Amino acid sequence: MSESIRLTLPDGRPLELPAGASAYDAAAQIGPRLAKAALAARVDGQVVDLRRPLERDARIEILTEKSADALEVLRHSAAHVLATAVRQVRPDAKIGFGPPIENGFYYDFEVARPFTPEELEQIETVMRQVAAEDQEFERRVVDKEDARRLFADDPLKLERLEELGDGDVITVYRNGPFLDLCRGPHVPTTARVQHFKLLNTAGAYWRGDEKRQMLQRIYGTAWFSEQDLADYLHRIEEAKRRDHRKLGRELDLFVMHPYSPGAAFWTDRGTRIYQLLVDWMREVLDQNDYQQLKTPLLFNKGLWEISGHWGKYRENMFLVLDRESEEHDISLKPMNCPSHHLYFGMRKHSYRELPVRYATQDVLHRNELSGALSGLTRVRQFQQDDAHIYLAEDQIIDEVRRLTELVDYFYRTLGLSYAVKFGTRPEQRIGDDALWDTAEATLRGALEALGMDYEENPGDAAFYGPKIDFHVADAIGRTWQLGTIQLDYNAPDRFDLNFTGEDNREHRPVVIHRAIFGSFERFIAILIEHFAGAFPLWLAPEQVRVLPISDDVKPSAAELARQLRAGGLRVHLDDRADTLNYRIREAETMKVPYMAVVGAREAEAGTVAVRARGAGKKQEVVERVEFVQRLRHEVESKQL
RNA sequence: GCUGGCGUAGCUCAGUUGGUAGAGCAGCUGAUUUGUAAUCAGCAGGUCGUCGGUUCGAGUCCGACCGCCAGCUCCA
Repeated sequence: MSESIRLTLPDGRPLELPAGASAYDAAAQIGPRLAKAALAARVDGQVVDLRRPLERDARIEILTEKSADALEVLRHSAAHVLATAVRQVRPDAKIGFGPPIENGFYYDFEVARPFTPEELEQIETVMRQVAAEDQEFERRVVDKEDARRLFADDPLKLERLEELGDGDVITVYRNGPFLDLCRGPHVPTTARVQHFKLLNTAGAYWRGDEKRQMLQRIYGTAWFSEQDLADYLHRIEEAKRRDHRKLGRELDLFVMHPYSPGAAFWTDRGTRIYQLLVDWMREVLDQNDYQQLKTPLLFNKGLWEISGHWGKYRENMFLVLDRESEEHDISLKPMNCPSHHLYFGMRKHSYRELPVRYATQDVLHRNELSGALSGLTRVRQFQQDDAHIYLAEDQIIDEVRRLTELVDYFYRTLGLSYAVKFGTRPEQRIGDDALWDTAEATLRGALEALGMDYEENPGDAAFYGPKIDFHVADAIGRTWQLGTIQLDYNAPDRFDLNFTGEDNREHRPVVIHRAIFGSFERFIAILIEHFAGAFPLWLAPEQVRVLPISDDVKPSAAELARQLRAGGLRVHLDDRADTLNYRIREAETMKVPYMAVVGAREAEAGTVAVRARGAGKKQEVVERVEFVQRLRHEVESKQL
């Protein structure tokens, strides 16, 4: 009713404008530089178009390039620019969704034939034209009838439209020739979309449903400056350089063969590293009251019926033919949980024993879809550092604290930084709300008691209980979920697990599932990428053993290796001299402790490479000291 | 599994409109003795992922299968 509205700026200052003025007017009031830099605005917490008329009193913040929200707006607008260009190159394209995503944006199209790489370049060129034309993003509110007419040729948009309720405000955005059903907001004009690049195309199911048709998705990235764009593209390159699949081969850690997709051959070097991690884990578990078990690898379907896996999950298991029943009613185990539960149930337990902790590192198999396989991060055969802890409810908080400390110990020792995520009750779950209240409060209590920073992930828990996940960041900022601590109220019921309480009655324990490395395979992959191949060179300088080799001996590489071995060192004669040289330099720049000082000059200078002459070739001789010794050293020095 | 791309020597890659396979590095042999990304010469190494088709002739074209890569779905 009033003729003017009263805005409150972020610093608390008031600003009065005539009703119907826009955030742009507000910015102009504040200063011409702000008006020029303005991209969008946040009004009472909601991000809106700069030119959107303001109708009532509100808190207002002008968003410029410096605001994180503005980047999302830019990327969403970039998606529209992309669609504008695609419509020009392929007028038959039906439009799906085009949201901003982390680091960029995409847009889905339904087209008669997929886009080719050449077309992608062409589309990018057209996008630059669209940007140069400085088309204004116009917002318009329409009713459903209008919208149906406007998108009569876009079946995907119509489908979306019909899902909107009567109360929903339907908005469309137009820039130049392109019209989209879209909630917005957008930057003022297409000219703001300057620093972008189309990256790749891929198929994507309409609405993420594999039963629906597959659309063609175009991915791109967009930034506020050419420098940001260049930095991002550089990060992608860096990731490729650190890829564990590439480094795994170069450093001779593992190889794969088409006859066993999704399973690794670990080389001698790789096996040592694998085994060192296994041994380290076993030692620490010994000190932490774990029982370390080996359990069967094959189980009759009866077990999977109890656990609930024989239903839908069966297709993910490798089934084995039983020649007597002539049925595929045996399976390679895809996880250790049920075998631990069986084992627990095979004998009686007193409350005095609790918590009972079982750890197993058996080989597991999961029949992953062929298209999902990827290096060591998604495999069909792997080992988990798996443990299950059976305890009474009042022991949970203490146990979770112990577990978090254990996870922290392992990650910290390796120099991995991590983020903690707390997954709370999902839509589909078992157990009543009271149970979940208690379970979540218990886990949260443990996190708070430890003073840990954590992020809440609503709805991310397993259906049987809340969980804490540990995400590790690699050297270029990608994060990977490795460790997990999950409360399970379901399994004890299914497996009818009991313990005898102080009252001489049977009680149901709670189970905690936990893993620290996740799978050894994936963990090693992350280590390789995190340390960018300096991985095999982690050795504390004081552990380096110096064996003087006089200059005038000039032995062949093989001979030098023989001498070093005779001197009690583990020696690896490496045939990839150039690669290793490179890695060693990198280790230096990354300030990673390195190793292998051999020869009088090296001892003096503290350099790394070992050069020997053999058969007219330079070769590197690399000493390998047991990884576990280094870990012990780390642990001991930190505990002093 | 789905969509697209890819598969040539141990590795990284060339291979023009279909005309009996090339380079660098690594390897081997010898020469060189110059200390931290590349000394010289010679040699060897490939059923061009597999199978089938078109053709006088296929690494090149077509099909099926296998595998790898990106993404989707999945990761209980």
